[in-house]
Amino acid sequence: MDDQGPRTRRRGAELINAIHNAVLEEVAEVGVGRLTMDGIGRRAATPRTTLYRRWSDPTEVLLDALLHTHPMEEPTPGADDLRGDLIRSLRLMVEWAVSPAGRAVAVILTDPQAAPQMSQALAERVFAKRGGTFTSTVLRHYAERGRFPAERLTPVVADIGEALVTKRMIDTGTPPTDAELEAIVDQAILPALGLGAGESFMGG
Amino acid sequence: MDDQGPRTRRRGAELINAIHNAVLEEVAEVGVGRLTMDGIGRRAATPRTTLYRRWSDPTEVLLDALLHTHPMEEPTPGADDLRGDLIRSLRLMVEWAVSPAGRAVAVILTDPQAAPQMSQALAERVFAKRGGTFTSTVLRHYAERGRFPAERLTPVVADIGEALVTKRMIDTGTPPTDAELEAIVDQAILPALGLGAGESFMGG
DNA sequence: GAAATTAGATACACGACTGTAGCTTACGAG
DNA sequence: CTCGTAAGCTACAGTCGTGTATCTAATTTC
Repeated sequence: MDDQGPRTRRRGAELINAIHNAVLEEVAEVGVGRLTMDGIGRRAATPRTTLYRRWSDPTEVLLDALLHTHPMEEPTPGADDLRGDLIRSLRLMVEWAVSPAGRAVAVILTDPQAAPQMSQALAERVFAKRGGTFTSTVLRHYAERGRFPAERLTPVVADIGEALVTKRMIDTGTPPTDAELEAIVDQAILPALGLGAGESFMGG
Repeated sequence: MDDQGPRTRRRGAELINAIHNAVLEEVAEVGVGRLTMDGIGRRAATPRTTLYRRWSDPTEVLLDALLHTHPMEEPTPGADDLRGDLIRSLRLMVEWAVSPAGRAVAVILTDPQAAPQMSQALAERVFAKRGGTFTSTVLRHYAERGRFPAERLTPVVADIGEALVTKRMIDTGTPPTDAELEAIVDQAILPALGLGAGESFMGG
């Protein structure tokens, strides 16, 4: 009831971090459309004037926050386990998607106004600028080792996992469970690679 | 400079249609967050007072517009042509998605604030309330006729087409071409059904 | 410790959107 | 033709966000 004694005045990095967190939370909650300096300032408990000293408008703050976000972790294919690595890479995607940065990016990518400037800035840094990031890292790895026909790894196939995870999150509002991720891998990705399709299906 | 002669005063259905069109355009352009009575009124060329006589806030107008939208066309499986019917059903989805109503729905479904009340209203009418709507109608049809093992038609598999189309639209901002739809069917959906996977692949 | 920074607290005029109220006038019904 | 309904037109006070301008006081730097 009294952390008003150690009332310290935040400066530099500490303050900026607080602001970055505030924008990400704010945009995930109210959307890009309702993002305001006022709202950010309130959430970060700092006056608007402090914001204007550094940024000229809310989207600048948002962009800056995203640029200072840790880039997403990359899946690192390990043992000779395509199925396991695919599931892990999707789990990585889900974890990122539910993080503040992930939720912010989702909101931005689907905002009809924000698209132009932002998407580009996002692509450059938040997503490592290589091709797809989650399953395709894994898929390329195993394609190179001949675990499935390389010509199967088309752009469409590389998107299947992410597309299904995304759709499920839009539909239900919650991230897929591990069981659902397994279903995606077993029922959609692996068959598209020509693997595990006909035979070992769910033991049914 | 003189279509001010036939200045007619719109009434009833004509006026309401104009307003419905206006909301849909407006929301697709500015997003749910920036939807205002003022903006709707401006676009429909009617004073705000007229809007307030019928609706209490912008989202009410939007909901009403969506309820008066024609429900999406249903794919009707025709000849014995699974592949062709799948492609047609996805084309139907794309057509709907680029329509004013489709664009509005997309914006609403991905808006962090609109989700609760709206999604439900949407599900009830805009989407025919049966399960999936586009590919799954087709898939059920052919599953019942034994064209592929019925147990393959899992929720995940029923979502593959729509998920990939959605992802492509988010990524590129434009709807997929027919060639891309074919690729989705050939490389993702059919293999997941256990069809056309190993053999007839792209003639490669 | 003194000086330079810079966060924090006002305050303000401006603009946009909100609801509401009131009038005027086109339109449709009888 | 007359009358009732409802569209179209202001106008207005209230709220919220915007930028900017001061002023203060806490922290860092030397």
